[in-house]
Amino acid sequence: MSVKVDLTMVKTRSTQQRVAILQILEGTDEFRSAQEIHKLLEQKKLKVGLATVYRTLQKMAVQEDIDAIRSAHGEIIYRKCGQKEGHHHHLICRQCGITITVDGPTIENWTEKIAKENGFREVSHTLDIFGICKNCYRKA
Amino acid sequence: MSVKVDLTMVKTRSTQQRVAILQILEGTDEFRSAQEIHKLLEQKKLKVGLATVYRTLQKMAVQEDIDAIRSAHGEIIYRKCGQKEGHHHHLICRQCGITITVDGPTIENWTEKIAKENGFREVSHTLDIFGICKNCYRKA
DNA sequence: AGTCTTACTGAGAATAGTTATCAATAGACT
DNA sequence: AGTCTATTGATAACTATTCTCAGTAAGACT
Repeated sequence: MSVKVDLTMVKTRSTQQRVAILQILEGTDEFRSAQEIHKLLEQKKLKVGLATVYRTLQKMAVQEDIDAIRSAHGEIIYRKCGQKEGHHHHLICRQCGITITVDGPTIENWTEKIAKENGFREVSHTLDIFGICKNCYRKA
Repeated sequence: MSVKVDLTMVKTRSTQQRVAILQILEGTDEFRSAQEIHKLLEQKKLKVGLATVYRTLQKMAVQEDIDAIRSAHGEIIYRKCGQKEGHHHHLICRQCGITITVDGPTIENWTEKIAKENGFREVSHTLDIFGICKNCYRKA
């Protein structure tokens, strides 16, 4: 129930594996799971250990190089966000997984305010909205 | 990657276990995981198998007796529908983990609006705010 | 109340996704 | 080139969940 966060400031080395994983992410707008990325690397004849893929993605997500969300099926899926400008959120269909990106200036302001009121600094937040999209609702 | 849904119309029996689980859910506004509910039942000296807790919650969710969402940590968490006016969020210190509960009517309305605009239904969301609390900031 | 049908239960095995371990490797700095 | 240490890979361990299957108990029907 608790979140472990490593606050140690460590230098990130640019390794072949890290570059390869980043290339995969930059080749698509879709969310990809660690397992998927591992398979895609295999197809490109690049041997990168599964654990390395997990570790690298996790680190990238912490350093905010990429977005990470939890799919309805329980996997963590990752995506390189093109639009780095402005923090944004996701509207995700529980059924088919289709994802819509939405800006949230309202939320930014609100979270900032709440945090300040409670004496918190260096604020960040995560917000995802889940629902059933039009298509899936029609099918059901 | 696909979701199996059993469409067979089966009669649901009212067992001691099912009643016990429902009571736990009715005793709170919070989302609870299967594991948590299992522990709470143990504390009440009610011996209900873990598998039964999982099965029952899953079934209740399908029959729409309760809400089910996936937490950021990967667990499926459940809540008895109806009392939406209990939903709130957490302000968490990255350093010491202290957690402050905050209401968010602003957020509720905003997420509802965004979802509707995009044709989504059965909306739920997750939001956590992270920062460094007063105490930890002073120490650093 | 007795009996029958079958949904439900519990304990543990099996599975999926992810994280931890640890010796070996390889960036990057002098 | 040599040193330091972040990173890697193979695999074990872990967590959350589902499956299996023999035994149990709702609930319907005498």
